[in-house]
Amino acid sequence: MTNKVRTRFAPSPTGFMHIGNLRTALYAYLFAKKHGGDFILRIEDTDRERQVENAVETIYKTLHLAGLSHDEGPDTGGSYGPYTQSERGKIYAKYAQELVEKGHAYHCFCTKERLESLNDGTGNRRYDKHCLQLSQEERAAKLESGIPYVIRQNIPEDGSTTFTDLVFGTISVNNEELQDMVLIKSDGFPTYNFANVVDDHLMEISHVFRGMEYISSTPAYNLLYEAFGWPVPYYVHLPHIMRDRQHKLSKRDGDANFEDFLNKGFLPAAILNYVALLGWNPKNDQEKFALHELTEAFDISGISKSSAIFDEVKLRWLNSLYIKELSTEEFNRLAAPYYQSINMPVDHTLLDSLLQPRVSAMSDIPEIMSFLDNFNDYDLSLFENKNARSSKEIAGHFLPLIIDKLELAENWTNEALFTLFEEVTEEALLKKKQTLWIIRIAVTGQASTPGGASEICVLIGKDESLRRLRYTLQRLECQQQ
RNA sequence: GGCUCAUUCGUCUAUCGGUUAGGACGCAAGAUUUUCAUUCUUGAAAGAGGGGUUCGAUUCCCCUAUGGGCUACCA
Repeated sequence: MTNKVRTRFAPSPTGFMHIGNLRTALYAYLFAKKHGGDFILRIEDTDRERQVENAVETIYKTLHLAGLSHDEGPDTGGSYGPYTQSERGKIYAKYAQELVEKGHAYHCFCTKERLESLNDGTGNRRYDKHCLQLSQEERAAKLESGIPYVIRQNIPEDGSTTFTDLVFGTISVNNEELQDMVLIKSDGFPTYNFANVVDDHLMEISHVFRGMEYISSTPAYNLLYEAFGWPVPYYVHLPHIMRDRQHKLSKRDGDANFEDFLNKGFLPAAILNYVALLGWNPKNDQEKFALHELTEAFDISGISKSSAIFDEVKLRWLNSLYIKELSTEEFNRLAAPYYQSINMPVDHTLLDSLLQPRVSAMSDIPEIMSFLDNFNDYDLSLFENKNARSSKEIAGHFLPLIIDKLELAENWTNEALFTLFEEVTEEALLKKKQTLWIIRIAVTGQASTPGGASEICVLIGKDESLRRLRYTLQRLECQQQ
């Protein structure tokens, strides 16, 4: 036994990667790396009915994208394998047998019907240790006749069990509250409850990071460790990530999986950064953390006890910070798929430079750029803007002037256009604030745009700019009559 | 129902008995600005309720309320 820090991420391959699981993996990873330890991936696939095709690949992919590389695992190997529980059947059988021999577990032949009849009416269904009373002969006979059975943990009826959690502190429960839980199912596979304890011990896991839903069964695990005479690992139970005060983030809402957020145009590093801060604080005001900085700063004492509500608005803020840091090549690569929804031919390099400082999630791009393809029916009341001191009337007077000048413009660059706008503004005895607002609305029909008036004109080109200005003028005149 | 965990601005959180209860996102107002956006400044915004302990409680204890989790041959 070494004193080395070893943590593990032990997901069951049941589909996509839940954001809460990702955070659990993150913390386990950070803690291991911070202390020069190992981070292990173990696949908990003992529930054959819940297996999902390709789920293991999704786990690999997610971990890879998130940058949480594991030191040992089914794909990378290691000296504590196999790392997939379905391949460890013999190991569990052996240890279950050991427990039976020591009297800490026993065979149970009870039928589903009998188990259900144990319901006491209040929702409780406590196993009554019925099969523990079986004599040696009775048990042998049943085993012989091939009656299906499970192996149950034999939990003492008296006393209490106490464990210490590094986040929640000392937790103690009376043993009478505990059930004789199933260790080996009738299909021969171990339950999570059992496999987990055996594997964590055999793989020499020093710190167990997991969701706090396991707090209530942890005393039973401790009893298992005791029965084997094994040292108990440190427990680090994590509060949940919630959608709102009373609901956990759920798959149904399409916002619970890492992949969902990727699809919404969030960057892996931003998601990881955000999620790290949900339930953990670095004891200072830093909010933006690269993975290596998280590793440096991570400490269990910063983990909070209460669950946190996921706030996509704040994620967007963080994400925009990460987007700004992207190289132009990288930004273009990520934005390109969204450009496909744009029909008007525009220069993508220019688009990149306009969008990168403004976008907070890549998937916003189609919406932000919608004025390119949808222009005709915009609301003319946009010209009525108090802040810009603009009105439809002023627009109606100004537009003809700017159209005349622009028709003669030869140099269609941002700089040239801007000086031209300034000149016309002066001639018209107006303020730039007013005219730039008017021009921008007249060519986009959108209150907020990815760029100022001159930049948008450059983007859509001279012909289209003039077409739109004339069209807007026409609409304004129509309305006035 | 039983057991168990939690509870500071709308949200994430700081505070480890004495603070004008701090920061961030968001929001509002104002300023700057080559226009949108950015940036800057300012503002509104919190200790679930009730008892104790204490010279003094957001902080410690108890009760209540609210919420979460567990109560499976799921993890």
